[in-house]
Amino acid sequence: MPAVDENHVIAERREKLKAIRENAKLNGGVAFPNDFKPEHQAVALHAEFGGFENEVLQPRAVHVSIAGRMMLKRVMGKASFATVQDSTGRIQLFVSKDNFTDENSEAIYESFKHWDLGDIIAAKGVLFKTKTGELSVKVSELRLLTKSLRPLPEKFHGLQDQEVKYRQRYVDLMMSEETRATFIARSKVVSAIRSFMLDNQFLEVETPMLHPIPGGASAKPFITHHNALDMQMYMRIAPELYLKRLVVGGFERVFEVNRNFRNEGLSVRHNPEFTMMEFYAAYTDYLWLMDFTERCIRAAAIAACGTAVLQYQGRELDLSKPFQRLTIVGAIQKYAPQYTLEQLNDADFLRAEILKFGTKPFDHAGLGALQLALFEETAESQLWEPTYIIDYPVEVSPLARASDANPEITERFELFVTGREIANGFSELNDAEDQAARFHAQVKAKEAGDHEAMYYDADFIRALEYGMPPTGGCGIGIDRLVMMITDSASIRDVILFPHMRPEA
RNA sequence: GGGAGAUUAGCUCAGCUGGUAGAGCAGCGGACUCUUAAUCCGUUUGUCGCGAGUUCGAUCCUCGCAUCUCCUACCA
Repeated sequence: MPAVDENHVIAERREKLKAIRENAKLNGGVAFPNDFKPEHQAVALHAEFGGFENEVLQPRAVHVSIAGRMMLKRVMGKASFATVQDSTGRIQLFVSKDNFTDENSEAIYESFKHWDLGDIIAAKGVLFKTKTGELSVKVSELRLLTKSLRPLPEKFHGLQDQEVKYRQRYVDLMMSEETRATFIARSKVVSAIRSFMLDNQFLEVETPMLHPIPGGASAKPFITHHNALDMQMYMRIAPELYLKRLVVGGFERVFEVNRNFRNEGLSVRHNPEFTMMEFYAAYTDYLWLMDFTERCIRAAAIAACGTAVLQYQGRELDLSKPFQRLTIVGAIQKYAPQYTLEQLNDADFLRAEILKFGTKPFDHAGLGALQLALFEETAESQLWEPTYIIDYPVEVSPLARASDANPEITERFELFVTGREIANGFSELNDAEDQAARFHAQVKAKEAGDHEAMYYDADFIRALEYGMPPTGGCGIGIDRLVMMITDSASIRDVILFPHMRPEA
């Protein structure tokens, strides 16, 4: 399908490409050559030679070959400067026909004058420094490798339209050093986490993305259909139940970094597909997990930023200090001290109070669930410094092990940073009969109208019946972690191709 | 789902109380051998998001629609 947004600038460039094709035909060449192999990159050259004075540099005759996108061009009659950008950064070319080795120097220079910003070009030459001290390449060979048909955004202001930045991320990446830095940081975060897990004897695994029964979380799934089996399938909402099957199988430490899909709303904190790192370690519990998760996140921040003391949206965020730990009730008392302990243990009071915030709790919600709801309304958004919230009620934690001391609460935590949930972990429920009973309760809740309640997963129960060692497991939301580490306000800024409505 | 705002040249943006639209960049032509968003001279480019309505006349006022952004809700 031809592009519908043709304009006179593109038309001009198509004419130039046509001439390039014809010229290539005459000379036995091709319009889109692929025989140039750059041997150097911009930033490495600056690092290695940027410190030399020209009097030292030029006599050394450092020959280099580079390639990249032409971002700026300044023609001054018989000599020109051009700025080329490769994957590492930018370097300036000094182009004069006097320096060309090819005998057609006049023709090459004339064609160069008509090349456009955005074209991919290649150059060979020697390094020198200009009068103003900028490291540059005195070009002896110059080639056009790829003609660009579409004009770049305005060279000074760059791409400003947020919609285009998301839809045409390739243009955003060309134009914005900041966007490139964000996704480089994301890559560093993911590889740091992977290294951290491998260093701690975890095995990286891949479990199904297509589930016959959605499980492992409370969320609405995407539904799809398998033609050959003529069956409904679900895009996974969490890998949890499969990872625990692996622990049953004897892989005592496993982790998976991959996508989850949830058929829910979009916001600056939610994308329909998002990345989780979920891990399980046999013979550990939620206390061990909190310590481990904390170290993992700190390592990721240091890998990406060089420090664990960050700035987020203009406010300091210190990941170097030990993360705080508060119970749900303790967090309410700290951040909403207007409530008395008596009120916080009064289900009727809580129910009325939560209604004031415009949220209607389920009729079957118990004291713990009501306390949690009030926590979410009053305290959650204030948890700027990393804080583990613990003592989640059993009724909202159908996969977590109950506390040995108090059967109403679980050995579970959620980690909040900058007012957002970043991680969720718990000592796993490994009592198959208890798990079966909890699934039955979920099925009942579903029948009672709770659409996000879980399904009964008979194979998972069968797996637990073989015996799963006592285990701790946790999931870390990678996108939100990267938001935090890269000082990004929206989840869309840390996802290369965020979900968008189709173009009109 | 609810609310607020945005949409003007390829890009970045102006456009007064309603009288059919401008600048800079990019493009095209020219000058220029150390520029840095190069500079200087000349010059091309518009379904003013889409569709109705009010009006002699709508980029501007009204209504509807589309997309995006932010807030809010469900949620991680």
